[in-house]
Amino acid sequence: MSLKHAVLAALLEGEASGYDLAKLFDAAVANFWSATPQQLYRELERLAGEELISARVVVQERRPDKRMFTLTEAGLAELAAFTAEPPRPTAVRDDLLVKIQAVDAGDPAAARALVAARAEASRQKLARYERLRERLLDGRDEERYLREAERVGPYLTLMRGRAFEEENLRWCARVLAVLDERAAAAGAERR
Amino acid sequence: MSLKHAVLAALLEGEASGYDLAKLFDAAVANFWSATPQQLYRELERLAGEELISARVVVQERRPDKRMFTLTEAGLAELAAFTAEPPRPTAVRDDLLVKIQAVDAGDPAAARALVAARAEASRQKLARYERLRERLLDGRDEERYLREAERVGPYLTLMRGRAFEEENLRWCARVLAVLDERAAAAGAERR
DNA sequence: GAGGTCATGTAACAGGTTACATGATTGA
DNA sequence: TCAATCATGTAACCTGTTACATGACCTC
Repeated sequence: MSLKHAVLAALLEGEASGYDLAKLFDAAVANFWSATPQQLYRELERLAGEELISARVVVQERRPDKRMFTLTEAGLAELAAFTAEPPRPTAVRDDLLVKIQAVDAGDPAAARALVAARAEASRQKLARYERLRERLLDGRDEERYLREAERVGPYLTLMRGRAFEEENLRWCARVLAVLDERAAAAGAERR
Repeated sequence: MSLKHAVLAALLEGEASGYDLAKLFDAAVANFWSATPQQLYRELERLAGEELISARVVVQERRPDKRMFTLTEAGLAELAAFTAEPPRPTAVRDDLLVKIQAVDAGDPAAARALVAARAEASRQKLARYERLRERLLDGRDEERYLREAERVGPYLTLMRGRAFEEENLRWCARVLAVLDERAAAAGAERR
């Protein structure tokens, strides 16, 4: 029900094509909402039908034509109303945690490798977030930015994403340590 | 695709009814996998069909009959294999963050209240996690537990859940501070 | 006597995922 | 010349959500 609003919120950044949104959802929006390109194209159709966004076709010569979408007045109003409604509960789905939950009945060595890979992925996400942050701050320090900037929403959600990945990293390190110690203990016992 | 494995992993705790699982998913599993009771009943049907779990009917006198489910050998093997497969990317869907992303175009005062409510919800979740942790540790200290316990999976995922809620709490506090300062600044300007 | 717990389920619908298709352009 | 990027879409399928139904028991 609220991919709808995630898309409207993304369009606050300005006019965008479906393709643009797909990239944005992959990069910046992903820490709080995930969607595939197919979902976005379908949702854009719907939103245009409801006249919450308007579409205009940009004819291009060396690329396929594209449709650029903009928030309408009605879309902006819908989004504003949405910010005041009680949120539905957060849904998390983390496959790796299911694996860790079952690690004792499974393959701890293999799981160890998956956790190490996750840590590396988190490191790269953090680096991306850091670049995004620099771009948002644009030379200002954080305090000044938060006082003066026109929009703080994207910065605040970015902070949440960053904290999430930092926490991920710490957790991965801890899990690796625990698994290693248990593997060593099990090895010693067999001798 | 892996509600399936979340259910199998939950059954590592021992025999359970659909109703038991619904409670478990609401309490302990919720930090990394969410599912409604209806999903669970449907999934249990399927898993029993695949013979990854076995069902036995317990006739009760003063309550409706219930079906208790247990992992089969095949189910355990499926779960073990699953722990070694690469995880699919984490999907997060947090309605509140969508609202905060759009807060500048919306209603900051109303959003502020939603953030405060989220903070309170996090505090309660943390208290529940803490009780769960005490029950798992059962008097032992953490280090000893992690070295000696038969299963560490549930503890490790609980740690992740706890860290998530602590981070949530810190983030909420920060957002409240930022929104308040901006509200004060906007008020001063109007005078 | 009202509301919560135990215990399961059906049906209808909304939302999300996967596979496939197109086809030119640009950079390594 | 190979892969990636730009740009969109259809179709089929799987997953998840919501509303409703049943009915006895227990606690306030």
